[in-house]
Amino acid sequence: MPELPEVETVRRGLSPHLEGNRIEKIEIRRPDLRFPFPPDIVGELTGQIISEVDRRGKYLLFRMENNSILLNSLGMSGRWTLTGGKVSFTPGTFAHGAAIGTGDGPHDHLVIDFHNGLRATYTDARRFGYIHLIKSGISEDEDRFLRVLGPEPLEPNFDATILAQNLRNRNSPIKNTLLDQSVVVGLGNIYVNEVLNRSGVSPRRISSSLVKKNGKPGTQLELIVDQIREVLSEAIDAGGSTLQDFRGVSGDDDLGWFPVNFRVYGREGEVCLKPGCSGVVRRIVQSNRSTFYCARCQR
DNA sequence: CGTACCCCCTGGCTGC
DNA sequence: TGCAGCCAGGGGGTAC
Repeated sequence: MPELPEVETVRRGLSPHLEGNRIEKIEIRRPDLRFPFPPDIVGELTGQIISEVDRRGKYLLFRMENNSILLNSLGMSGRWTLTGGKVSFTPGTFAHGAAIGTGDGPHDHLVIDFHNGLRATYTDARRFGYIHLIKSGISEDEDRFLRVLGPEPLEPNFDATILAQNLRNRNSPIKNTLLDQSVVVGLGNIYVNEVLNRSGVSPRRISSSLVKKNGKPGTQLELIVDQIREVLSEAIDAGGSTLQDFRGVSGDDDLGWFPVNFRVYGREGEVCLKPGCSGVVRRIVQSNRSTFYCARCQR
């Protein structure tokens, strides 16, 4: 579920509480999520101090002082809850949230207890998420999950030229290609719809048609790059403010689902909210996933 | 290499 | 109220 802004919001919520904190105990409540838990995770991480809570694309990276990394994909329904000490909250909780994870719920699969009494619980009803361990001494470039990722859209090294390179030989619709994390990381099924609407580009457009014959980005591709940055940044800002409101509160499942005003997503049959447009939002299916767009202003 | 499909799993909502 | 059917924010694996 979570796309880049949601994962970033979770990261920001966890980081001040976990960084510098020592892991006293790790408990695994079932053998697997999407994949089996790494067999040596308990031995490898017990006693370690978390030096940084980082993010790459939609992955959370818990960097340890011994340079090993706990990688976590939230899948569709994964979330973290902090309890104990002075805090009790779930950063970036999602709309379909079940009970807050205290470590005893039916979907509380991983529980980490820290030196200072804090407990971090990973909850994931659908179990599409997973936990992966990058051992100390293994380079991130060699890791099977990290090495295939495309550029970070909010970093300076992402621009229309890079994207054009990644799209020039792509023969599938732009909506599908932008969801491919090897092309650019972070976009999911909500924000990709919003980006294309704001850019005025049809989700059905063949990706390579947005690249000029000389390999340079066309005007519409430049717009897409601008809108990727803008949509993701706005959503992060919205998530940040929501998180502040959520701090210290518990049990409200509606908070944390960011108050972004979607112009097309989930709005089939309603009027397109692009300023000046009076089109109607359509829903189509691409690669078995819903696409929302306005055929009037997206070409 | 690129692309198309299938699948993993639970829960919420809608309509009968 | 029960239940079937459909839908959901991701993405790995495999076959072509």
